[in-house]
Amino acid sequence: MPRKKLSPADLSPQALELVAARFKLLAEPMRLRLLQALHDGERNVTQLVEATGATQANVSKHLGLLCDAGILRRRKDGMHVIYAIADPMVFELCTLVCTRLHADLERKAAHFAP
Amino acid sequence: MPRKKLSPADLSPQALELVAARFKLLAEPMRLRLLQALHDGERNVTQLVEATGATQANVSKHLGLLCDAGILRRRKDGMHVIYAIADPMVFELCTLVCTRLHADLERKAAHFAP
DNA sequence: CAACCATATAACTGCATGCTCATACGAGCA
DNA sequence: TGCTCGTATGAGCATGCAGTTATATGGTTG
Repeated sequence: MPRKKLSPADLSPQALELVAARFKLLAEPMRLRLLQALHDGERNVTQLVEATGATQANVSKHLGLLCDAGILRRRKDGMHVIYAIADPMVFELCTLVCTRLHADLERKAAHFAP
Repeated sequence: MPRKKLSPADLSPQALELVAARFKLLAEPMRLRLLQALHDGERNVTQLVEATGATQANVSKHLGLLCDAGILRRRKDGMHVIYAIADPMVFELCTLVCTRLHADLERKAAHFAP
């Protein structure tokens, strides 16, 4: 079976839909804050509500979405539900974007201090 | 000047907004198709309209957004406006996501062929 | 100048979705 | 059994935004 490198260059429109959907999950600040709060270890819903300052309903819904996508994993512990990162790749993505944005901003800022 | 590694773990909510905005740009199939069409080299608007099958107005708007974000760069050539990738990092991001999705789907598919 | 081509823009519509409020579910405990 | 806590879920609202249509802009050619 011939196996080319998986490149964005040869993806069907349907595949692009899936990729776009993945990016869409990361395109919400509140969800990024949840991932951020889970970066150092698992947390239950109440802890995440406190960490983000959002509504419990809102947090729960976002967690559900991230879980369905396989980015988070869910575990029950007595009365609590504990969430954790299931796919650390999201941090690679964030770091890439973050680094690039930081570089861009510094370059632009340099125009004011010649 | 102390310089820690830039990690998603310590980002202000405002910084997360910027990161989310960046992801949002990539969260649209049509924009991914435009990037895909530009992967092998620069193209003018008409060519991109043909490549994507979208409306000229729609293509033009998406190109404008990607340009403002610094992902694309614009160049005038006679009557045409030629767009090109300005930040190849987008392909790194897409490849990461793409590879992961592919692996996930293959793993799930394997459940049907034990 | 007039006609035309390539691109950008403005107004509008429809749909998706984030947020909130209220409520339901389910587990532990009196 | 009844109560409380933790979590999930559904309805409704508001906003954002992709897409279309129509038009403006601007450069080229006759």
